[in-house]
Amino acid sequence: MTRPETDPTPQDDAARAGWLYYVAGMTQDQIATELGVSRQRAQRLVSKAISDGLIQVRLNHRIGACMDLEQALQHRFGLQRCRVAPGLGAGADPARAIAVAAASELERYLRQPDPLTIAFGTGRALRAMVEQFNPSGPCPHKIVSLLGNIAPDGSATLYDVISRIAERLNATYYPMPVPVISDTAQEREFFMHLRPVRNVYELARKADVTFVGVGQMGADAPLALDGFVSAEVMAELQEQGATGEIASWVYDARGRYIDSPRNALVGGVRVEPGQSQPVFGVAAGASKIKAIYAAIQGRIINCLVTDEPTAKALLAQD
Amino acid sequence: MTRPETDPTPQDDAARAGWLYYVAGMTQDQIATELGVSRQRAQRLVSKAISDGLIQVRLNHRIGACMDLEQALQHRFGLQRCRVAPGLGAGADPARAIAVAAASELERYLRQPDPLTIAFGTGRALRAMVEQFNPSGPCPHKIVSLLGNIAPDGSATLYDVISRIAERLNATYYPMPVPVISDTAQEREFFMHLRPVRNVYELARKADVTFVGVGQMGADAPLALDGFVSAEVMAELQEQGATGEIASWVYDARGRYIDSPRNALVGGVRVEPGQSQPVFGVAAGASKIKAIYAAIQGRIINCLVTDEPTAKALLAQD
DNA sequence: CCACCAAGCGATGAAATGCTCAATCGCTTC
DNA sequence: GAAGCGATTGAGCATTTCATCGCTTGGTGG
Repeated sequence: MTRPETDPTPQDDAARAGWLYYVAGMTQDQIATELGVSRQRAQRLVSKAISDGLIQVRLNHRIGACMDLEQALQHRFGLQRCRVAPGLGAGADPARAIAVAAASELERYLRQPDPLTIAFGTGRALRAMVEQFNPSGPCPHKIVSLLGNIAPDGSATLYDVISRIAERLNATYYPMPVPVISDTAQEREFFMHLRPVRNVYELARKADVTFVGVGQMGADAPLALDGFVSAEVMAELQEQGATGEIASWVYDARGRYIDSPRNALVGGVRVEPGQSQPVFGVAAGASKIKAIYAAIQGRIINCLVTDEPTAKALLAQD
Repeated sequence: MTRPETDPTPQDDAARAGWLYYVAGMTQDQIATELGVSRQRAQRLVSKAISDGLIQVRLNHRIGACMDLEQALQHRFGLQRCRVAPGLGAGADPARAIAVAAASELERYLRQPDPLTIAFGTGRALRAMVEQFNPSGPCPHKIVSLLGNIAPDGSATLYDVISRIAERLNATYYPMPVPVISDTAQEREFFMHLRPVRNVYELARKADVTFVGVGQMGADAPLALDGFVSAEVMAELQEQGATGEIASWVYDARGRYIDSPRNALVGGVRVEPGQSQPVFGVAAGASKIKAIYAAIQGRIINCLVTDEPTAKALLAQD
């Protein structure tokens, strides 16, 4: 044999210490004894092994991939928070997938002892969220709606979220008794000047935390499906660059609200870009990718709950 | 266990906690706050993540001493490949130590784009290996078992490796539906002449790469522990010079398969000596030294994954 | 040859972790 | 409906780990 032993090498010790610590599960002074060094030195070796990247930890679970995506999204887009739920596979409703994750985000705020104002938009995703969340304990918070609850035909709008939440929480809640979209500017003005409306409006505008769905444009747009926008107006909006919609306010591919007579008729609060309070976008699905991307770019939302395929697609946007 | 329903999260929480702890480097009460649970619960989740094997640790550094041993073993015994993992210290299961190294060898082949046939034996070491490997990307390979999967009591054998691998890879796999050891030569003949069995047999025999464990003889022999061989037969075999066993085929101290009625009843493929395709022996531990040494001498295996103490002991054999 | 500087070392105290135990909760059974 | 049983929980405590500090050592330049 050439050499009976290679020198007690520099970084080898660190690797060995890290191995004994993480794989063998030894305690640091066991390692110290094993290697014949002091405890402190063993501790330094272990920490060196980590900082030098000698030790790689991975999570052998689907959730692991999701959490990697969360970190990537947070970092890439500067989001305050991000949750990625495992995908349900093709064919399933993506809203189901993200409902639980969204609910747990909501619960984080509901658990707070100090009274908060929590504002909600509407939509399938939020509706799925409220089906999933579990009220626990008393609720000192105010539940506020971001948008009107009067549909064009006078019915309560589909996917009304807020009353469901408030009902299950037993909390005071503030719906917004205005048309989702008024017929005329005068009508909108009239409603928006009513004192109770102004009150709710102010509450919602200053909410401590906001949850919204994200709507895409096109024939399958929620706005179109629910009859708020005719096919002609939709086409017109898209010509103007409309890419998505949050609380019925339409924005372009860079997340800037577009300057359209249509937007001027929307009742309720427009979520302003660049807020410091958390604004959660709760949305997933292939058709929504561009709309979500734009909303993030424009800083309309600063927190995101989505599913795995959507997260991957967002990261793949250039 | 596949879970089509993602709604309630049983072990997902453990995964999440483990990720936050090991990957994000959070402290346990930060995790507790994050997940909205008590500090103790967070600690329990993290420890569950470890005990469930959700956390995978890899050493990204070849320790010099181990590399020296690898080279020495390769040179001395003319091995195609050799990997030596650092020892875990006395008392620990050596299979754990070599699992990661073995997994990374396996992954080298799985990454190959062209379809390969990969054959597997059974045993604790291989089982530990499959727990550690990480499937990545699609798998065009064929996963074949070297030996039968029918135990004497009719149950699926302990330490079944192949189904686990295939399950995680989503690859087509070929178990061998014959008894590990038949009661009579006639029974063996019957099984081995079945067409599907012949098919699997031929696949395994010509595998592009093979992974096997190495069993020792004696009271602590895997064959004895799993009830394939009674104490009397074991004693008899040892009198005939039996030193080790690969895929249930028993060989002597020089690695030559012994000519025993017992060997004639083994179902499945006998790994032939002197193959040009790689045959990996994955084994470590003081009790296995002679068996490994013999298998190498007889050229039954031509690649080795073992741990440091075992490697040293092998080199110390005369 | 000495003074100085940098790097590494061990020690101490504070924080974090993991373990045990008693109490509770939920479920089954009588 | 009550009692029993097992699993789960939270609290306290012992252990382990981590960060900061002053000291020693070894090397360098004057």
